[in-house]
Amino acid sequence: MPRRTKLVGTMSVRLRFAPSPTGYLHVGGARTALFNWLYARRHGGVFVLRIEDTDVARSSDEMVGGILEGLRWLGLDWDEGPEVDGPHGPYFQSARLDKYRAAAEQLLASGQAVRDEGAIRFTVPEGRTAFTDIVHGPIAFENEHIEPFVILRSDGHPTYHLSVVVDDIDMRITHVVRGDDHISNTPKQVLLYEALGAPTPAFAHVPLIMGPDKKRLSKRHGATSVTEYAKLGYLPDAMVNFLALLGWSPGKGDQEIFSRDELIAAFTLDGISGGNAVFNTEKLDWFNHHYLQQLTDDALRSAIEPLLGAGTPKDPAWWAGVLGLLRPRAKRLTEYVDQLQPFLRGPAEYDAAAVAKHLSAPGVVEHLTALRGVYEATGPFDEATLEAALRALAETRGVKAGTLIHATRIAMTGRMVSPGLFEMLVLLGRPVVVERMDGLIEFLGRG
RNA sequence: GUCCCCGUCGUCCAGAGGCCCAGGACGCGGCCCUUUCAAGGCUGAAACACGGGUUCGAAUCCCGUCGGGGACGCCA
Repeated sequence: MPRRTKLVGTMSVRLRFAPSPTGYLHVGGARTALFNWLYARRHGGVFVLRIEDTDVARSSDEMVGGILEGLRWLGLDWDEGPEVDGPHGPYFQSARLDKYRAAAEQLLASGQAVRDEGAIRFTVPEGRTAFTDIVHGPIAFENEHIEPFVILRSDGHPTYHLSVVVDDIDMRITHVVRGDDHISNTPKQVLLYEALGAPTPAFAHVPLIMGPDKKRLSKRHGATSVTEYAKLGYLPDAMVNFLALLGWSPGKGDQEIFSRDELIAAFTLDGISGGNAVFNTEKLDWFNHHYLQQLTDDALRSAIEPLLGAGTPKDPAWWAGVLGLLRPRAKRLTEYVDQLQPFLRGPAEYDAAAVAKHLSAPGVVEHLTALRGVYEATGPFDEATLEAALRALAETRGVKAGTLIHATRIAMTGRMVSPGLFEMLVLLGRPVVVERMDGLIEFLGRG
């Protein structure tokens, strides 16, 4: 990915996405990462990726890999972090333990923390703690509601509050953009910044993503990780566009489709809305359909081919024809795989409902046999000729054209639905069409 | 239980006192196209949670109620 040029005259902002590798990259995390990334790119700043793996028992290298994979799939590149490193590393908290211990010792020495059964606990001062949230406005907590909290566990590992603050200070983070669920953690952290003598960053707490039942999005709602969406046949551009508009709006205009560059140009933190947002798969599908349409034949083909399995090498003209028919019909990459089947091989079986509905009338076999003859002999083998011939045959045999059309569709695909029949016949070619007519006639004869 | 956040069509958003008998998108209904399914075109239904204020005037400001969500760990 090309590096973007820094905006001249813009104060350098530094943002970070700091996932805990205790799970896959879920869509909520993905959106948080996206907002951080967009803001950093918008202002020519730096996007840091930091892995919060201080909970050794629950963290794993595998999960780290999954998170990086998810971010890469979305196209969210980080300027500092795992694999690229940077001037404020290391970027794994497990490799920064000495920094947290030093900070804890400092607070102990200054009387702002006390030992408690081997752990170190922060002493919450009296008063109230307030901060201004870019999304929510002024927020204040009475300190009496904040319990003295552990900052360093008895095993020497820091707790979340200490490690984030120490790292955000050390990494010069200017804007903390994270989930809403951290609002009530924020006063603790503000207190820590003050105790450590560091300025607080700007905070922007983005509302959570909910399932259709308004409950926090979880496994039982279906796919929740970006990797799963990749497998389901969604395009990264569609996911990015969808996620960007889930809880954020440019405020002006009716535009829904945004390229990455347009998102970067339009993104603002105060455009984030304050309420939770329901993850609406149907809208995601709509975006996906749109971006699928934008793909060139080549791009679409190389996205589909890996899903098709072993060798189906066909020439570009064949792909162009097939994709042309399938494009308006597919919302996900995976749907192409299914809808492509009739173009790759004859029907393995005939859908029972289709047979019952369209092939049960008396005389079908005779009609089909006559039609087979038409397909074999009529030339040239193009849409207009074939359609005219079929309609003429229907006329002479006293049946509706639809009867012959439906029957042919079943012969070609085994199914009740398909792309336009005559376009499909031309792509299949005369020999295949005749062969599949024979197949159905034989099947009906047996039945 | 305590504290915090939020409350506009089913869903996502627009709306920062008069431009709003509330606008866009997804979804849904109808019509057109049509050989099926889509796509596409046209069109329709659909919301300011409730109650008090403030104001000449409130979806927009204030208070309360109700509702939803989140946090209260030696998890992050």
